[in-house]
Amino acid sequence: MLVWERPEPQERPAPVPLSRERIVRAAIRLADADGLDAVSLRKVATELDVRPMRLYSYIDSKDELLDLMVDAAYAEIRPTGDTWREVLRSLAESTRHTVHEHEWFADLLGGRPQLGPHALACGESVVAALDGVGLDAVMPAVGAVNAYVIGAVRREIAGQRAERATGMDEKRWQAELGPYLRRQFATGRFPALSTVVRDAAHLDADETFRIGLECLLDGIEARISR
Amino acid sequence: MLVWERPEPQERPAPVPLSRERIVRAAIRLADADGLDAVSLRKVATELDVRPMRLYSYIDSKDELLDLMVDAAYAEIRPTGDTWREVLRSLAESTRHTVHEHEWFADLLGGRPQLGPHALACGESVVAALDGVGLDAVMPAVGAVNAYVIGAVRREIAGQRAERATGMDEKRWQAELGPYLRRQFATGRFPALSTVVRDAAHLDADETFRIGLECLLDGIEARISR
DNA sequence: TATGAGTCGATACACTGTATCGCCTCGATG
DNA sequence: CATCGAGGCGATACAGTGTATCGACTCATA
Repeated sequence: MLVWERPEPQERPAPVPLSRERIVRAAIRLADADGLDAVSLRKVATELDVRPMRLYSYIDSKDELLDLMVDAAYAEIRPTGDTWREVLRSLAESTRHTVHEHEWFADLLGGRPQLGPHALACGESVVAALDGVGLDAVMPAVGAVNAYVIGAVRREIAGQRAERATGMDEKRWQAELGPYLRRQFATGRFPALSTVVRDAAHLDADETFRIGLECLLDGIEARISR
Repeated sequence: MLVWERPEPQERPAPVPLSRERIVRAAIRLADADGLDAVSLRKVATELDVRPMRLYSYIDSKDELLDLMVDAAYAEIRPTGDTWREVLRSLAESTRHTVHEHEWFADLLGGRPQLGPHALACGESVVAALDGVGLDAVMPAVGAVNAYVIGAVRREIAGQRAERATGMDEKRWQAELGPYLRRQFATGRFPALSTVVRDAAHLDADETFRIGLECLLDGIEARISR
């Protein structure tokens, strides 16, 4: 059959150049905009103008995509400082800062072991800065700070979301959830709790985080210099 | 039409008595056995010999079911002790113990604000035991301990799962993931990290958790008695 | 007995992650 | 140069998800 009679091979969209980096960036865009639930392989593929299964040439499963996202976030964590204390504080603040820019990071933190190159590099720079500290004290110290940070930012983000869910601003939050707590407290079943909530100073998120962190660092200091 | 001619109303399965408690117990059974992913409204319904939509008379969404599960887990957390330090330590250990019995609890911890009756009761008993502590110091202290615990148990569970995933026992874990880390370290990009991992004492999970916790408690003590 | 309100849950929908497998391409071989 | 074979890409299909919708059925009332 002559060329003229043969139909053209079906017109294919020009193959979009792809890479793990492009995929991860697309996924992060989606997650930043609409939360982790908005990240589906189909949506990521659409974002890249590609068919979904194409992604499986670059990753084996969605979990691996999430791992890549997490490692990309670790690339933004840059602990600095001259003393071990400054470095650990910086690690904590920097992680928290990254979570504020990528809320989904809080959902993933601590969910799987973080062994990507950027996570390792982050650990390396922290550990390197702790070389004045006794060898056996390094991991417990770093581990404790990381644990604290993970828990603290998760709760902070959870709180933010709850506020947002009840109506976007703090006034509505107090109007929706405040009454629930007030009713609970009114039952008299939580006297100590209600006293504290009513009478204690209400710290903002920055202070709360910082106080807990400094406590932990104080404790670490005591243990190190012992 | 006479009864004899009329067909019986279609035989319905005897209506299974239902309650939030039965639903939550079924969900927890599933989650304990096969992880949080195994909890779907359909599976819970099947477990109870009920059609899925029936559950929506008792809960408004799956998230609410998860909230109920979390609160049920809080019912198992019973902090005790005579001093504020004992109580906070007990809170931490007890939470960790509950996570060991219900791994899925670690996935949920810190993900949403915990305002169920058992969570509040847990908070109440802790706060009540801290009445010797200055009013403004209570929340930061409890918050810091909670944050630490959340992060610590999440990472612990994540590690356990990674081990299990690579082949069920610690030998295989070292055979699978060890080599990856060894290769990474062999690149020379993580000198400090590799030194610590190679030469430092390897603590088990119990000790790691306890050390971080005692550090934090030491720091809190310093702050309280100041 | 006829009618209305109200509830219950089967069905349906839109979406998920990913296994499968047909097709298409391209390189090696007769 | 024709034929065959292997290999990979990605469309299709599948088994599952959470939950909105709405028809059917029940029961109290007129």
